[in-house]
Amino acid sequence: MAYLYDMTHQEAKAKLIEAWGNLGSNWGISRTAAQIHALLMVSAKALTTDDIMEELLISRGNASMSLKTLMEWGVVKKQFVPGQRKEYYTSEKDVWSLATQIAKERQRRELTPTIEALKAVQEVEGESSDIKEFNKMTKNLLKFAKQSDTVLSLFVKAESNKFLNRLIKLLK
Amino acid sequence: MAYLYDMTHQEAKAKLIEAWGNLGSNWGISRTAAQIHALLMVSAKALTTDDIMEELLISRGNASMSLKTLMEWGVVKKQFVPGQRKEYYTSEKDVWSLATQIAKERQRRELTPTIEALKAVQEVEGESSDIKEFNKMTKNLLKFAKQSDTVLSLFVKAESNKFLNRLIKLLK
DNA sequence: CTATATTTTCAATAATTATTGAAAATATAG
DNA sequence: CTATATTTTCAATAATTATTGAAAATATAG
Repeated sequence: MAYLYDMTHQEAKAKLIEAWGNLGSNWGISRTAAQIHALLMVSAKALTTDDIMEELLISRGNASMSLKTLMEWGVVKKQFVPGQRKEYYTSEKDVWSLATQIAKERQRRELTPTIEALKAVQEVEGESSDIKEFNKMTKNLLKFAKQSDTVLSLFVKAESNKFLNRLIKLLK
Repeated sequence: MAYLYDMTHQEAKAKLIEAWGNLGSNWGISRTAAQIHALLMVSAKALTTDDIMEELLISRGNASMSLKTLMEWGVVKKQFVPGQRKEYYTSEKDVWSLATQIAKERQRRELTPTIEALKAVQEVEGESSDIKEFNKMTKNLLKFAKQSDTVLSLFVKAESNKFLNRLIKLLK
């Protein structure tokens, strides 16, 4: 497995996995789950739970739970391999649908509940300066949250590449 | 302090603080810090550490540390009040500069290091299918990260309201 | 259906992160 | 400068989250 020129590949892979793990832990996904995601992204073939355990030195339970989370996020899928008893896992490889999928999940998990909460606290009765400030602020926050929601929806619906590319050119 | 009609205000405030705390804990900011931020956002006047401790029932140390974090994020500022020994704190009230500020911080903390890591692992030597897949994937990830970076920069530079409003109209 | 491989669940534990509260540091009044 | 108010730091502790590993559940071969 360890060719001479392969060392660089192994090192680069380790670095990527580390970086992705760090990013993930800033995003509410566990470090291990993010690392599994990175590993699957850069693997040409689908991997089994055992492959993952071996490469990342994690327990079976951890691998199982993390894969479950990643599948809930919609970024990892089981792949059917004929004649094989074990399950094989792969990641979405198209970076744009990956981003779309993540945006969709965040919208569902964060934006939607926040919008609901903001709606619930709109327009409190009263004349004190604190109440006026409260109403002004929650109104603006709701407006902003709704706009973000619209933008995200557009992003999720627009199919991939072309959309943001055009957008970037438009604004440069 | 507790007028009859004020109950609704207190309840609404509590709800907002709770919702913001939840949101914050999905964003790598501590629950308490996010709650302090919410409290300051909807207060007409600047508050002291003691006001905050009393309202949120937290310790002095916690209040001090959380305010420090919020100031690092650039969303809370000290306000000078003449003739007062205590420090007064306020939050940025303009929702758009708030969003801009947060975008800027996330760019600095997450996007920039990720881009650096991706650059470091580009173009590994070798012919195996795994190496080819690795190179393809990291290339696409870097491209995507750079594009995101550009978009965020534009967002941060463009001054508030007008920018996104026009954008939304443009894409609807 | 039985034997075996494989995956999932979950209580126990480890690791990490948040919080307290008091001591130390700093700032201000006089 | 001294006395006092105020803020910050930080070790100890609490709370939360991640991880393990083995038992239970499920799936497949034959």
